[in-house]
Amino acid sequence: MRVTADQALVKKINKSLILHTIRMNAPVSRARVSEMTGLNKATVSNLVAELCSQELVTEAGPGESSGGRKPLILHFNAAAGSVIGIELRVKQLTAVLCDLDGGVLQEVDCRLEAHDLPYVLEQMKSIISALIAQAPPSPYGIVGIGVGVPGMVDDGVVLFAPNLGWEMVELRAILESSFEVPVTIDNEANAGAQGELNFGAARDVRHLLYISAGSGIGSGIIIGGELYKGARGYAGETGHMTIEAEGKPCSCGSRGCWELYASEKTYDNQGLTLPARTTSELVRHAIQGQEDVLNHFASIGEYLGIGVTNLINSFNPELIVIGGALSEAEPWLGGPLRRVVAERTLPYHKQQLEITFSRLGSRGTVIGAGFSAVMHFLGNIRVTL
Amino acid sequence: MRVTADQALVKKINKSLILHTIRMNAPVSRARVSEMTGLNKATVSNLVAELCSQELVTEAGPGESSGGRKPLILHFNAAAGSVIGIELRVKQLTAVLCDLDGGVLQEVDCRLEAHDLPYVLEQMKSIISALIAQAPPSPYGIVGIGVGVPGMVDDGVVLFAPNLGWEMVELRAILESSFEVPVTIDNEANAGAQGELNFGAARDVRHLLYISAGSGIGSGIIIGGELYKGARGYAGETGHMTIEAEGKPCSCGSRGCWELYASEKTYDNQGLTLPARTTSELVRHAIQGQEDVLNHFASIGEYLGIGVTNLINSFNPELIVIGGALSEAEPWLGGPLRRVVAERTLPYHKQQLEITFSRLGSRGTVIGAGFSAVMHFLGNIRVTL
DNA sequence: TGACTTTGTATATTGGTTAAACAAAGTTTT
DNA sequence: AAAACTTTGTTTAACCAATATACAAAGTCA
Repeated sequence: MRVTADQALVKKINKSLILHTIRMNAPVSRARVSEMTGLNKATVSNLVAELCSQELVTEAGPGESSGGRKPLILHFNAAAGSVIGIELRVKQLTAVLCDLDGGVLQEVDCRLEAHDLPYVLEQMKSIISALIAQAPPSPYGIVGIGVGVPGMVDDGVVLFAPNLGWEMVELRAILESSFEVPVTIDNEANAGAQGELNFGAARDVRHLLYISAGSGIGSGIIIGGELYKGARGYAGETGHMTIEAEGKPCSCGSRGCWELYASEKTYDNQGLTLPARTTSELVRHAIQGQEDVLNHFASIGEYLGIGVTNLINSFNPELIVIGGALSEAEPWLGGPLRRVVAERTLPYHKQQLEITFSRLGSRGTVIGAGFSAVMHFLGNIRVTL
Repeated sequence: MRVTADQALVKKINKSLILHTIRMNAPVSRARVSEMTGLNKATVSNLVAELCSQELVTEAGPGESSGGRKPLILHFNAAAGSVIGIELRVKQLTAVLCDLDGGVLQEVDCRLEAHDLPYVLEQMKSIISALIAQAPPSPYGIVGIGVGVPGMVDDGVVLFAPNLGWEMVELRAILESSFEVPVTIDNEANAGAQGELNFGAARDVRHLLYISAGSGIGSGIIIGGELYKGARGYAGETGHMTIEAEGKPCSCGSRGCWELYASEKTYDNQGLTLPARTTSELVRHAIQGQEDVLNHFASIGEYLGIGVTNLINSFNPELIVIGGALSEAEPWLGGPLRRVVAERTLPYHKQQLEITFSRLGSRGTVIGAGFSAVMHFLGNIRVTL
């Protein structure tokens, strides 16, 4: 939304700039923050003083001199509060207790036996309560809860989550009324993208495409360093991109959807002789050199490459990160995927583009979900011209 | 880029906000601008006074009273300066002289007999000089030149334009040194998107996908009201999206590219018995009911629908505008296109999404190119939180 | 005619950044 | 070791944009 500007806004912008500069570059001195941001030394001093009294920044004594007075070292106080990050999967609920810098303090898992809302909510609430109880004492306590869900999300509402059978669930409102803490709800791929962007394979990337390949395919799109959710929160539903105009019929009503060829959905294809039906088991067989499994992974890799090429042509990202359950199979997918992308992309893309697999692995989504809550707490206001 | 904030920035932001509020809502009074923006009446008065003395805003006497003192009506002064918009096509150069509100004052065409850079530059320069000579006297004169080119552009450089045989042409630098006026270079589809966004079928849309279907297919992507160019300016090269994994080989090195099935490239397909090879001629035959032509347009429409569906799933735009030469064939493409999109998109997309054809027709790109120059002159700074 | 409304301006206040001077605490040179 | 220089961080006064408030101007309505 467009806002008017006044001195209060000026202060907000500069304070946010200083806070995030310290967060990303600690340990730093006031002088270096002044250099890096371009703000006057006096301004930095004043705002740092406020940040210190808010306990978001701490002073950690003198550092090394570089030919003059020793600098006073500043740190971002990641222990000023905690957040809870949650990933809701089809058969499992994972939750972490994190500090404000994405550091995991506690981790809890819980199997889900059903998907009806009351049951899932009960499990979520009990797992959240357990983590809250374990939170270390801190100035702000629990400052937020972030949830990643396998479905489309708009403004805190789960519009549709086919694998859970959910539709129009006001998850944010429900959890906020239970815990009286700000709650952020994100699509699972979007949360994963946030995780990799801030703590994983994609730090400081401006235009990132995170592809979550598991039971389906979803993408988290980062544009200009920020999550792009589209007009109604449906952006990134790339699994239903057609890659075969007259291909297999899909449950979505279309044909030839990408995820029919490049996700775990392929494990149920007819005519296959796979020794298992989950990625982690298949990975074990691949390690032992089972030919059927190797071939199948190669095929998935190639089809992943086709879809990835399409997305590259549309988005021209700096980096692509492959995450989700299938990222476990990187050793067998990576080669074919990169080969197909190299064969099919326009020559200009090849120069700059990098393709990596998730660095946070299965934790990317929970950490990213938690980080959404952190950013909601810290705020991040900027000026674009 | 991230910027620090001070009072000068505050003023810039608010002045820009007021200017664009007047531009988009004229005629308006100071009081209404104050209401609409949320800025204090005094602030509006001060900044409007400056805008008036800069001749960007004019006072047009009293308006109707609504029960009190008559308001003083303000207008955006579109005549404060002029811009030149240029579209470079394979066989043609089109240029317009516009006022600051996209109003076309003069229009010139010129056939291109060759594509070598010196020849094209000569034509461009002579056409620009001719329009400059015709520009009406105004406070600021010619404030910029905007060019739309059929190729990929990054930061004023034409990276690659296959249909012209251009590579790494520093077009902005060349034109700026010739005319000593700011020059903006944009991809043709991006310029078209700007045109439709500001003056055509997509006014005030936040997330727009403009699809330029002609000799190939390119897309202009508007995200959050702004052009998205990607990491290196290659975003929107959607014509090379694969829609048939093992389809026809394409000159780009890939297979099954969208534009092989849904652009004018199909006119040269083997086994076809089309009576012509250009869209405008084929449209004439379609009007007369020629079956072969009708069938072919239907096929193009269907394939357009497949690609459009893919883009919808990725971007979740509010609106899709189909432009380019093929938009002439709307009566025959529109039905099949919309049918395929309805069949293949996820049900949730259908509710909100609109698909339109270009309203500016073949002028969209020139007008959009000119408007890029206008925005460069006026500036547009905003705050995002 | 008088009360009320609406529009736009003038004035004093507030509160942020900034340049410049300064104080403090170090290193380097002589 | 003393003097000169560097670096860091704070203090001070000045500047300036938005704002609330009061006010003036110009209308409507009963």
